[in-house]
Amino acid sequence: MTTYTIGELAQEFEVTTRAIRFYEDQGLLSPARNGQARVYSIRDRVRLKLVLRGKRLGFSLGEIGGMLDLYDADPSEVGQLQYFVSKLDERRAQLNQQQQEIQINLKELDEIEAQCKALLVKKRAS
Amino acid sequence: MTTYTIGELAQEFEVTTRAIRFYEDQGLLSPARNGQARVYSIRDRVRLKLVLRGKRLGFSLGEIGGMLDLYDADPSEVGQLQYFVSKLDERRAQLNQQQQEIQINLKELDEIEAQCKALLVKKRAS
DNA sequence: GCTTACGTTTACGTAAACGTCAATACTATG
DNA sequence: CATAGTATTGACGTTTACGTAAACGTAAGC
Repeated sequence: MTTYTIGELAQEFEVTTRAIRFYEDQGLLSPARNGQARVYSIRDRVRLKLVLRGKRLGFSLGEIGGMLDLYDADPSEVGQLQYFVSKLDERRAQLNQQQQEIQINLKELDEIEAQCKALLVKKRAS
Repeated sequence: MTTYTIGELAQEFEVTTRAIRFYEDQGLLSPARNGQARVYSIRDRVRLKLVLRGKRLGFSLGEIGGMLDLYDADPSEVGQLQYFVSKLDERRAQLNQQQQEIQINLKELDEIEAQCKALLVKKRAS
């Protein structure tokens, strides 16, 4: 049975051991123990991978926890999948929203910059 | 001479008085006093406006402070304007960067959603 | 048996931008 | 004069995701 130490996982996924322990504190992982040392199974590794993917996608650790819990309760069942897809859609909506805000910001930046440049031209003329 | 109370400015710009005092703590504002009450001049109002605009554009209070300081030292001078434009360009680069990251996230979302939906189809078939 | 590497727990620190009291003061008004 | 409304300072609380330090345990290698 393949297992991993905390250091191995930290290296592989390029996170600190502190972070991994923190995820455990937050209930996202629950590795076995050998004495007091943590022993991670393949399943734990998958969970960590999912946690990190969720983070990349911009979900909070709380949201990720919720998704993992459902995944446990209802592994690859239809209800779970549908819920999951709805979460993805939510996130997509957020991202689209952010895109728009950024567009607006860029426009305002352009306007201000234009004003500045106009002033600069005036200065040079005077 | 027109002046404003903290409450008036708070209402006008839809921020809390706490926020305005916080900006003062951070050295972005320095209203006069009538006894212990703050008295804001037109110039203070302009500065507050600039602070809020800077925030909308995504600058930190620290950055905003720096820009205001330069503006004071060198009001509407060429050097100041050029520096300002360079700041705007920096910010524009940041925003473009964010756009790209969001695009990448959206793509990954699409892929995962496609996988989920494929699974759902399979489930329905079985 | 000592060093080195890796692991453990506990707990406080960090950044940003305020929110939320608490206790107090000043001003206007009925 | 009592009350209401607005203001003040000071200080601790909030959120998120860890960083950092202290003090100690454990196992391998020489």
